[in-house]
Amino acid sequence: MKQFEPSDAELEILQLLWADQPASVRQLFDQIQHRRKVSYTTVLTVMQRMTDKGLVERTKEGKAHLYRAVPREQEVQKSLSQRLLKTAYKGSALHMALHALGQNKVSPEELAELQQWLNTQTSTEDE
Amino acid sequence: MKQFEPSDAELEILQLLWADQPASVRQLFDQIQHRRKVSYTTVLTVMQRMTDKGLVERTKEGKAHLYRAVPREQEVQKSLSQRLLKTAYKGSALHMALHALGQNKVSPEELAELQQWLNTQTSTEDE
DNA sequence: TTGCATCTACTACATCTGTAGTATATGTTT
DNA sequence: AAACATATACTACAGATGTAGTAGATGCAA
Repeated sequence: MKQFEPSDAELEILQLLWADQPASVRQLFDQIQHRRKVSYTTVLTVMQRMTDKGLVERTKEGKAHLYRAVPREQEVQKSLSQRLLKTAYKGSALHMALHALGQNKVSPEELAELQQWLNTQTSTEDE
Repeated sequence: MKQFEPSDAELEILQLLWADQPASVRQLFDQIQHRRKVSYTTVLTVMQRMTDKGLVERTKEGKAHLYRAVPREQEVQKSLSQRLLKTAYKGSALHMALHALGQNKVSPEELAELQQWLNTQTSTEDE
């Protein structure tokens, strides 16, 4: 299975696309500009590189291009977390999970979800 | 709090140091060489850069240097997981935790630990 | 003490990444 | 159609990273 490991700038773009696809460079630029100072052509360059890498696809719409993310959000999350799991946690999923959970307040709803997951696991283990 | 975000090669070194400190470049090189083809001076260069960055400290022992990791393993793990949490998971600790747990078999002991953690969380929430 | 083994320092270089400028193409407006 | 706004393509460059070679320092062995 292909691994998608975008850089920071690329991941930022992908996040925007996952939220609202397709999008032009102009639209992406407008959103990013609200957060930090950046040039239009910087965003454009990133998009062009992402196209080359197969991270996004584009179609011509009039004068401009419209871009779509190629990988799904979960795919990228999995690639990146798997990488971290192996390189930083030596494969210890539990430690990584506890670190993730430990650094953010986790809502009761989320705790419930986690409990549910745990239940499915333990019941499977029992049989 | 200082953030430690070592590169891949640097993290590999840190892992070795955390397992067995202090260590000379030679010792580190020997271990790495078993895994992949690499030159002694490559490892040396990485160590020198890590020293400049403050990722390791060294003392002269005879002709060579002995290195020690500066950050503790958990510090680095936290820095890296926090980064991933923010950039890839938009802060959703639960999703990240589930991905970590989902891609490895988690032992019953680990599940129990997780259950324990959950219990502490839910009991705190209740009060 | 002289040479050998080996360690470090320094330099180099390709690739990736973030950044942005310049030139050119293209659609739109008058 | 000419001018204008704007989009893309191409180029450039600095810093980080992974990689490794060369030269010189150093400790030890004969």
